[in-house]
Amino acid sequence: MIAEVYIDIPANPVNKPFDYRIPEGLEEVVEPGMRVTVPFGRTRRLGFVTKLKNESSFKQLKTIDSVEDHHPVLTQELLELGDWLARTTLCTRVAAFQAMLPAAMKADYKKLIEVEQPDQLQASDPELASFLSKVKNPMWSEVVKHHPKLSNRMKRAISQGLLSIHQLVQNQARAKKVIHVSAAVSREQLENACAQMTARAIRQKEVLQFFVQQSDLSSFQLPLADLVNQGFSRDAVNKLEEKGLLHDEQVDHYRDPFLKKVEKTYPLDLTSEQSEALTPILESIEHEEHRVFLCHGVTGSGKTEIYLQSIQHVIAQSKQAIVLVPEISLTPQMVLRFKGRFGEQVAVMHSGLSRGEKYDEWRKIREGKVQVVVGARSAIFAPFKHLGLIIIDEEHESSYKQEDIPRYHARDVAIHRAKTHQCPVVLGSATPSLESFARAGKHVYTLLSLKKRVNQRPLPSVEIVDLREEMREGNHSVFSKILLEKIRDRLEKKEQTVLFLNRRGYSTFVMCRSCGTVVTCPHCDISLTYHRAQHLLKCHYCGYEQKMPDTCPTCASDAMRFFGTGTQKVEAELNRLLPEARVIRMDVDTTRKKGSHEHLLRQFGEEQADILLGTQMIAKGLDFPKVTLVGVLAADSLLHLPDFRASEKTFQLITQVSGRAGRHALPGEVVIQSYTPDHYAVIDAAHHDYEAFYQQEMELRHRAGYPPFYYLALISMTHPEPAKVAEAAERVASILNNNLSQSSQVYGPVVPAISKINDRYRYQCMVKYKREPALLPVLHKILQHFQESGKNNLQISIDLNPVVLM
DNA sequence: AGCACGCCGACT
DNA sequence: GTCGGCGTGCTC
Repeated sequence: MIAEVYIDIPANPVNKPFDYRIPEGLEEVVEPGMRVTVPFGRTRRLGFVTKLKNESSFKQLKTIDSVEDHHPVLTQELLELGDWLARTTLCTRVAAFQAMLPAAMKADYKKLIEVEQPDQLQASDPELASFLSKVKNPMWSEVVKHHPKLSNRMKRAISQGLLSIHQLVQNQARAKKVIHVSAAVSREQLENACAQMTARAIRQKEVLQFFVQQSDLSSFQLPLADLVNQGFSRDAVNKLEEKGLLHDEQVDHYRDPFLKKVEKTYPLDLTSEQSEALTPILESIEHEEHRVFLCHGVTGSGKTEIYLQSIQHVIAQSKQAIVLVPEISLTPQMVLRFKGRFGEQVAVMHSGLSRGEKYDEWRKIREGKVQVVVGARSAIFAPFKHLGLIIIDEEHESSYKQEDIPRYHARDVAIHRAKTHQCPVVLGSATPSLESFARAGKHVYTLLSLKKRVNQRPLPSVEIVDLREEMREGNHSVFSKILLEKIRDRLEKKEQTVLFLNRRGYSTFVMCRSCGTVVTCPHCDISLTYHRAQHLLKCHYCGYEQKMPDTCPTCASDAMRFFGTGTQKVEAELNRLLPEARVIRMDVDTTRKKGSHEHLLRQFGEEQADILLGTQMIAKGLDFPKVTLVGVLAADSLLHLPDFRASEKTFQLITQVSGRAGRHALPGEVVIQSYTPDHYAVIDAAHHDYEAFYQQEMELRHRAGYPPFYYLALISMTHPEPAKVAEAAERVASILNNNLSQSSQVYGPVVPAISKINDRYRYQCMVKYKREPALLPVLHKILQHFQESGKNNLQISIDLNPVVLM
């Protein structure tokens, strides 16, 4: 038997199957979707078995060393999905596989140094010999790290046969085992044994008495570690096991990141709007029919309850459901809603979990221990075997697009998987992406509308403040008079305020006031960002940092000033203007520690603060009854980014943030501060008018030839020498022009807004197309052509349907 | 991705 | 003459 194996190297030259002989004894074991260790060149690598066959066109086959898995880690469906992913995002097969598996499944490669000829090594290189004899298991990387000069001497010793290298391929995925102790015999027998113990065996008696006291003795078991923690003697337990009175057992342990008790919730009564939306979803589940629903519901319209009841239906059919939620709204509250309804049947997947925790959640899914997974983007690859439903909440969120390889969009993967499983997809949003809403308009998706909030609360009243006018009147503060007044009012009424500051597009850079010099990164074409805590200037692209200069590097004046507004600055301003207000600041700095996110929100929920000031992360999901005022400090900070989706993002953001106010008994108010108060994105958001925004934005996209009217493909290349990239970019543009149909347009090559990152110069080409069968083959050829030959350091990357155009 | 082969320049 | 730089090509 022969296995086709993809070697665990995400690079083009090895992106093809390699044939290996399956050794006798493993013939019945190896299956497609398993990981194996194979000799590759002169190294050993992990590989993915994709196919079994009887013959190979290669004469001299090597043999599989070992099999890493008891069961395939990739189901047949996921293997095919990997193939599709590689094709449609132009990535390698293993890059696709790795994206579908928890990080713990990645192999750890180590090289162990073994001394073959100690005497001869002693003679030829005594220093090396004595060094190696001092270390227990000398690893190549460790030795080279601490003594770089030894590297060449070891290579020489290897070529002389004095040393050899053992390639270790370590599987990081290890299920944590825990020893559980239980009674091996009946209660009476334990009592008898206890009575017969010698007077000296006090510790053993203690343990026996503990077990005898347990009411449910026959099913009672607990971890050995817990026993020891309660003060029982480990030796005594061991003795009792030897005597056959107690029994121990290795139990798979799932690290549960959610140990807290969860209160069970039950299905709520639905409003008529909700039932109308739910019915077609249930029908689709019932009939095992693939459909895509776009659930357009205003904030607070009860979309989650629809999700929950749909899932309930899926579980009742013994099928499984995937729920995708953007990373930033995957908060404990959010997860609790699902755990509350479905309890133990829910697995959670997000970046806050440790490697091991993620692996455990993944195992629960694969082993059928859970029926629901709630997770961020990558949870779309959950290895369920009978998918009954996929839900994507906040469908418009750009975080569903992975920015690095494989550059997939979770929405596309969801629809592809749902087709294979013949099940529905529900896309939910208060502000659907134009792409999805347009598809609903064309009846490709089924539109479900929820126009009312469940508790009949009106949407908050929204006021737009013109910051230019404030400026003219001499108010240079970040707070307009009206907003400040309203905050004061809430302080008096003991109500709460949420202030939202979007930092993107407003990063704090440093500029010289007398000559206008902006301090930029020497490696990247971008201004450095000021970090107050360390008084440093840092580059957000390459990590370069330098001391904050005292004087201007160009004109030597001492008028270096910070520009831009950060949350820290706003907090300082709040403290100055409203010293009595208690403020909680939530941004990357204050939420870095695990659990601090949750902690700050709980503090705010318990009304230990009057004002919650934060960035993106507070735009979603917050639901506090006492919040009656929401302030958007700079609504147009996104509007001027060089991005055709800038208006859409602005509209979405204002709408989401406004939704945080007045969700309960007290009515809500929203103040939007803007320098462009007459922009339709700002006005339509203030009026809660999605349709108006949609119409206007669609017209613009149509005129400019952007999605959803055209698809985009972005080809970016980088090289240390500007002339080399320029040349390559020209070649790429002409290949595209010569091979694509007339209906497609090729733009560029152009230098992007950030022209250099990490000492590499950048160029881009863009393709706009409606239907272009030649696109994938041509792009494939371009990739092949420019990286096959290792083309002197040119890097080329392709992003189909890019979300970020920088 | 590694790793070796191979072909050039600067040293004992 | 040898050591060592990194361009090129292969790995079932």
